[in-house]
Amino acid sequence: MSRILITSAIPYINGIKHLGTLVGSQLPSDLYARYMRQRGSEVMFICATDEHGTPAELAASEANQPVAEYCAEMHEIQKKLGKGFRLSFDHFGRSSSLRNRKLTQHFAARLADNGFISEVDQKQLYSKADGRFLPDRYVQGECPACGYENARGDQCENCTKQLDPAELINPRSQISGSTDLEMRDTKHLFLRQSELRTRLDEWIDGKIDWPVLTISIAKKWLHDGEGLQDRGITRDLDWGVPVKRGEEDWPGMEGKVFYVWFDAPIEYIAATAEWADAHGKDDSEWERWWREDKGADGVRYIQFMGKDNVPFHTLSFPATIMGSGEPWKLVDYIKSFNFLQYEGGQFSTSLNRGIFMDQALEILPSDYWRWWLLAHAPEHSDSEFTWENFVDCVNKDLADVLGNFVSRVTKFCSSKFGDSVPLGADWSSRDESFVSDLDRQIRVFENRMDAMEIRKSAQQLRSIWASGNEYLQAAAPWTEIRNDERKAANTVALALNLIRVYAVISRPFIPDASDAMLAALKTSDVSWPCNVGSAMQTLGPGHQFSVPEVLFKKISNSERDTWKKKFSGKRQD
RNA sequence: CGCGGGGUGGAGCAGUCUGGAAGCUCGUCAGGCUCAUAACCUGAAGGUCGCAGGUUCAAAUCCUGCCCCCGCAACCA
Repeated sequence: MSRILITSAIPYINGIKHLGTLVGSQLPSDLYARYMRQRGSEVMFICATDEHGTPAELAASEANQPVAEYCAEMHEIQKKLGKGFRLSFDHFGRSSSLRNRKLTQHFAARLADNGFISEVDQKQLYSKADGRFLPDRYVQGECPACGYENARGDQCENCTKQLDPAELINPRSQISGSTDLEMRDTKHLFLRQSELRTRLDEWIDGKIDWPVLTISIAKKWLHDGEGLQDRGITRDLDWGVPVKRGEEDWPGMEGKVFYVWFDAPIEYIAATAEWADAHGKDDSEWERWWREDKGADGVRYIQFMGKDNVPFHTLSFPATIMGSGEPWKLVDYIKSFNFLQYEGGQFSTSLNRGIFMDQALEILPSDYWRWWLLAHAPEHSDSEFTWENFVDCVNKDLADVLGNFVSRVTKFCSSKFGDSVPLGADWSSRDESFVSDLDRQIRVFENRMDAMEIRKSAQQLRSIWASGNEYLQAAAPWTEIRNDERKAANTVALALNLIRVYAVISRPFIPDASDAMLAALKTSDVSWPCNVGSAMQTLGPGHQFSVPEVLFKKISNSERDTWKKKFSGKRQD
């Protein structure tokens, strides 16, 4: 049995995520995890909240909460929303966990032992009013080049010039607005990625089957300009993993924490350890997923993420693992996504533009979102959510094609033969050819799912749904029944079995509807239709069923217009 | 010359690596069916494949130049 380790990029703790975040990693990874489980693989599916960093501190202070409390609360909210979207994580961890703290400190020690950490003296702006060092982005002032008033310390948004915070005229803290700033000396640890450049380059070169998007971003960072640069992995903050060299203090680094992008990917490992802890398992249970010397050599590890995360997963995190000199599992395949646009622009957390996870679930069941988002996953370029497209697609695919098929079959059978699978004649040649065609179509579907071609998988699944309607139209049991009742009974029996097959193969996309279909058919048999011929006879004559409620209610134009207006810019709770 | 992705009937996409009759879904129009969520099935109309050159018997696909859209650009995460 194959073993698959799947991680989704971990969402930042700060606030409720929008649909773009969902479709960029959590949802497609869930699709794949569910599919692989159904196909019989042993799956470990991990996600977590990324809790450290300045934005979390600021959000907490805005909410008048201690940052730890704020994060704990937001973690529970994100966890609940994940459940709402039926994300089937084996564990949804926290980067602020003790496990991650220990592991992050361990990696830092190993990297230092192996000479991959350097200490660098820097000068950085300190805000006395805020009592903190200011990240470049949190310094505002007048651009020395164009005079723009609100240029940021890293770059002027007006003229795009790259800046050093020291260059700004009349710099002020973006946090408090205070102008009482001074340059202070501070020392930071740098991960010497440049030393690992050749190894990383060769490693990436071996990944010939990775998506263009993943490779091109990694190569750009490796080769652009001076090549891969060393990266600061510590910050002057309170909230984070304290800088330690393993268990030991790190002289000169007192009061500093590791930068979130150092500890966040390590949380993939730590969260698996958290999973073991939560289930009372010992360390070997999680190590067999991550340590090649402890059983992980047979594991295939797949990461899902948005394109903004690619550099950290193709370079920084692998550098951390390679530099440790320990046999940790490196990623085998990275599935990366472009961004989802909203009605001609970007989703915006700050402007509350677009649809957020909590709002989405308030207005429609998760399957509606899952289906549309997956069928339109931004795999090859950015894609765009529009209400027209969403409503048309969901009404057509889910309500008309799939939902209506279930409805017409169960209702017809119920009224003509009663609420159990009728005993029919033998399969006709039409039935035989339909089943063999279905077999072929399901094999195509498997190939696309195996390849993580998400849009194409959705397209193929839809086409399989449509073939059921074609079959019914051609067999026309409502006509057959007048001449040959057993022939009609056979068609109906086959169609009822087809509903079960639909429930099984559609399950990774629309788990709730799958449950509803299986419940109506009074079966819990979700075995994958490897042999379609026998799968189509699973429910034998006499097997009871019930006519289900409407599987997918159609969305009206007035609902569509209301929602479009509601989510156009200002969030209204 | 910062980097990458994209530009294919009204909308959204596949096809480009490995040149060989332009395909899918929605929408539109016509027909059929009447079991079903005014649903389903069949058929039709609609594209000089961003622009201009080049290679070739043959170019959406290969080469050169240009235009447009989007994203990224390392201390936001």
